[in-house]
Amino acid sequence: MLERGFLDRVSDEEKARKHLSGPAAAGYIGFDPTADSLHAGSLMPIMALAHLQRAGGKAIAVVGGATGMIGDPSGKTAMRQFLTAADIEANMRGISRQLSAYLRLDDQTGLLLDNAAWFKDVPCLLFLRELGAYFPIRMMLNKECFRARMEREGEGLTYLELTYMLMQAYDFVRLAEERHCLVQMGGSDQWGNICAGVELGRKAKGQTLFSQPIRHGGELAGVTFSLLRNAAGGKFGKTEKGNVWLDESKTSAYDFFQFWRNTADRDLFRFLGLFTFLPMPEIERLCADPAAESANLAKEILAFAATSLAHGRAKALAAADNARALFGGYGDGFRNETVRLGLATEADFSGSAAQGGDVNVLSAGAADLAAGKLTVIAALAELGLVGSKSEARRLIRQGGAYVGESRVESEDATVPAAEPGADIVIRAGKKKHGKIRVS
RNA sequence: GGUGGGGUACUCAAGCGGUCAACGAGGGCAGACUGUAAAUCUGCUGGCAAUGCCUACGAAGGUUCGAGUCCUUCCCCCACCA
Repeated sequence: MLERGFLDRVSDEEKARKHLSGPAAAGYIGFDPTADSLHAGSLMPIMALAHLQRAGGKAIAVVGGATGMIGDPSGKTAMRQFLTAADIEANMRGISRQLSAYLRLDDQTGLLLDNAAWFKDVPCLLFLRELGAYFPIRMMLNKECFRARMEREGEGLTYLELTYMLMQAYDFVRLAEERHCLVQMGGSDQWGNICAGVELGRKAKGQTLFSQPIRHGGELAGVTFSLLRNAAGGKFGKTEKGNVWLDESKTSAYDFFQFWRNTADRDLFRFLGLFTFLPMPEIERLCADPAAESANLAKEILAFAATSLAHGRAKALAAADNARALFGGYGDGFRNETVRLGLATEADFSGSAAQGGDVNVLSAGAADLAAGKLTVIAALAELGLVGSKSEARRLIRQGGAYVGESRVESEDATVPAAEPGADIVIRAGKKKHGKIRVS
């Protein structure tokens, strides 16, 4: 089931396979509340849980209310900034809401837990006595995640950060005992932390930790996902506008759709497997023909499916409509395919245009436009198509700004007059669009 | 606490007291070419009421006509010693 291209390393394949199949299958992934929204980079673990749940397993998402107070040093070049307890709580709310869009959190097959639940009452001394003894310093320092930090000139590592590993390791053991969850998954940067949990389980087996007997310790297995890079080798989940967030107020449904729509050919097959629930044979069929037309259709399908999951079908449809209006679509293929694949129904297409999937819109009075009061520079900036007015000037100078179909030639250009009710499309580069709605 | 080495823009990194909004590389953006793809070539890459002004080289003061560059104090990081 998880052969969709998720896997990178597995600590013990036999155990992992066993614990992830059958009716008792269960797996967990931790999410630290470092921001109030998850982003596209977190989608891989989320989808892993979602796939697990769909396959009949128990999916456990652990939000790190406790570990978030410490900060994970893995993969970081410097110590993370501290978050206040209030921030963490707010972040956890946002993250939980987003997870619930992907997972059915019914407390049976889908659980959302907070590790503060079991850490908040553990006294410091007990923590040190019971857990600390299981972690030889030499072993810890030899782990890649710490060694990298130690060896790097100008950077260090603190005692605080070392404890992060103990906490995550204990999370795993705890879940094994309480929820019979014997597999932990995570991004490849989590390998060290996950293995620490496996090792802790093995060593503590037959003992007790915080008065709880450890019985399943020897059974733990860890799985990490391959590091997702886009075909260009860059970080996944970034666009010209920055991070792609799951929160609609940070990344609109339209931008989210476009993010997926712009997937490189080389990534297409993999992304369809990772980020949609389409059956593999269908995905293979979609990607069978490398010609432009079918590749673009497949990208539309990917974008639509991914946006539906994050924001709902109505918004995804609206985003698709808007994108097709701006870029031109590819005939009925999209409609036929989505219906065929069960991503949408005929009724979805016959309904009136849904709200929420539009590009950014700025309204302007017809009289002001006629008077030449709105400069193109101001409009670009207001719409968020450029980061500053200076950037807007550069854009115009380089010939990347368009109003309607015509290139803006002068930095002093104004948005032309139009009838009330009209939409003027304004464009920065090829892909960033905004609309000015005339009132 | 002692000694030495550091803190420069998104990241890495250079920077004889003036010519430094700051070399170079990466990243990013734009243009050409294309399929809203990739590869390639070229240009741009602090802000603004823009041939000028403002803000920025860890923080605050000082020297100087002039400081990222010199001095003082402070903060932080690293290495070794204690």
